[in-house]
Amino acid sequence: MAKIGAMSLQDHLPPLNREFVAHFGEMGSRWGINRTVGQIYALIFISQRGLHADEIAETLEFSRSNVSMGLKELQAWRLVRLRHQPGDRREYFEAPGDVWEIFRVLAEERRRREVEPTLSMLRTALLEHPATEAEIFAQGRMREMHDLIDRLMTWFDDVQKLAPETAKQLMGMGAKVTKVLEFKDRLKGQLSGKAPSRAVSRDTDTDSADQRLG
Amino acid sequence: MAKIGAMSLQDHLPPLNREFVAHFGEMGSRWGINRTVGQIYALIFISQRGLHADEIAETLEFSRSNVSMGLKELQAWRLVRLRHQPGDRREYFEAPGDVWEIFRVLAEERRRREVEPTLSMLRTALLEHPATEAEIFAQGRMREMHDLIDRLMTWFDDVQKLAPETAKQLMGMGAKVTKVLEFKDRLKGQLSGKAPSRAVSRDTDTDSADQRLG
DNA sequence: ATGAAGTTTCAGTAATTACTGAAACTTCAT
DNA sequence: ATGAAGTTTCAGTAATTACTGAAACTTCAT
Repeated sequence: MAKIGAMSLQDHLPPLNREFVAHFGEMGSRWGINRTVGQIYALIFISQRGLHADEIAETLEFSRSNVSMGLKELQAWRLVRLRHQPGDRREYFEAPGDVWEIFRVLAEERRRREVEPTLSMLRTALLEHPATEAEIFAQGRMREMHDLIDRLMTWFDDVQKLAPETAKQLMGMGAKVTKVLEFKDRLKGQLSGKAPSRAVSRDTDTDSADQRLG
Repeated sequence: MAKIGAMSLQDHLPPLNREFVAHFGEMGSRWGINRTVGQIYALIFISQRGLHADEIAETLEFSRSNVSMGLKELQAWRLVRLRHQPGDRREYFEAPGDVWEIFRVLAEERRRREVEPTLSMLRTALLEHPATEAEIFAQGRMREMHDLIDRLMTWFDDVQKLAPETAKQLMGMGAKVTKVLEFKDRLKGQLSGKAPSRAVSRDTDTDSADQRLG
């Protein structure tokens, strides 16, 4: 199968680790990073200690320069952190430990790269004065798109500000949040025109939400 | 600048529309689709009526086959809908109108393509029996990653089930959700061990959340 | 059943992106 | 200030992905 005589890829990684690294390589392209960057990150993520570029190059059998570029990109994504070890000149890289924090950073970066440019294009477009009918319609669509993205981002900002603890709690609640809303509505009874939350109100009452909250 | 004599790109699109289409083309690669697919979608999205493949090819100056492939991909993403017009054999394509629905579909597809494969790889890896210390550590990291993704997905499922109305309401609340949680905690007073939600409790009380809810 | 009007597939090529190795650069101990 | 140990840049090439035009296929009215 693989070439004989030459050491095969990732020779001294145990199978489990090798599997993980390979998967990240394959998924890389779908995630908007390239194969090597994905593998480098995976390797660092599952390593107990920081790794220096030569180790990575050797383990993954990439050229040293490719590793250098990959690490640079991972730093730009804020996914790896550079650290020096006392008495060693080389740069050691490690992945922040808290997966929740990793997710937060990732979401932030993707937003910056994938949605902000569009949002600002839309803002500019909405200032234009449409001339033709086609432009009027198009601008309407752009407004819808802008408003949705804007709302999603504001919401995301807000949730992001929550302490991880609270965010996890919110997450654990899932759809039950609706129940809390209904509950509130009912308690307050002060609704400005609109009918109460139109979630299909099954027979369960708000107490069922409490079980998750406790 | 552009070649003279030949009609320039997207000649009969008004400037606003052309701008939008061009932007989607440029962003395409960041979004994991290619330039032409991005432009085709943009064009359909801001069109008042369904478009057939020839119109698209002509407007965007792509080859007919390229448009065909692009449309196929957009259909795979469930971003465009095929429709026939009475007395016309050609296939007309249009983008669903509700931007909230578009977002939902997009999130669902990205999840299917970008996270499900990883989740299932992780599930498999967690069943293995780690031998070396490196594997034990790696598996621990994988478990953390798995649990986070799993939780996020469950939460997303739950929220997705909400009627758009409710989802928008939830979104409008943003961080205020915390307040509701505190409010509930306080009312119920029945906490199983943990201290109450540790969101920095500013002086505003739950009534401030109500303003948004109404 | 035929052929006109449409769509898709596919092999070849163009364009883009990823990777390498060598050279340039940087940092630091002496 | 020198040179050893490291990192980065960059031009060239390899690999991948996108695009085209021609041919094959499909659908439908007659």
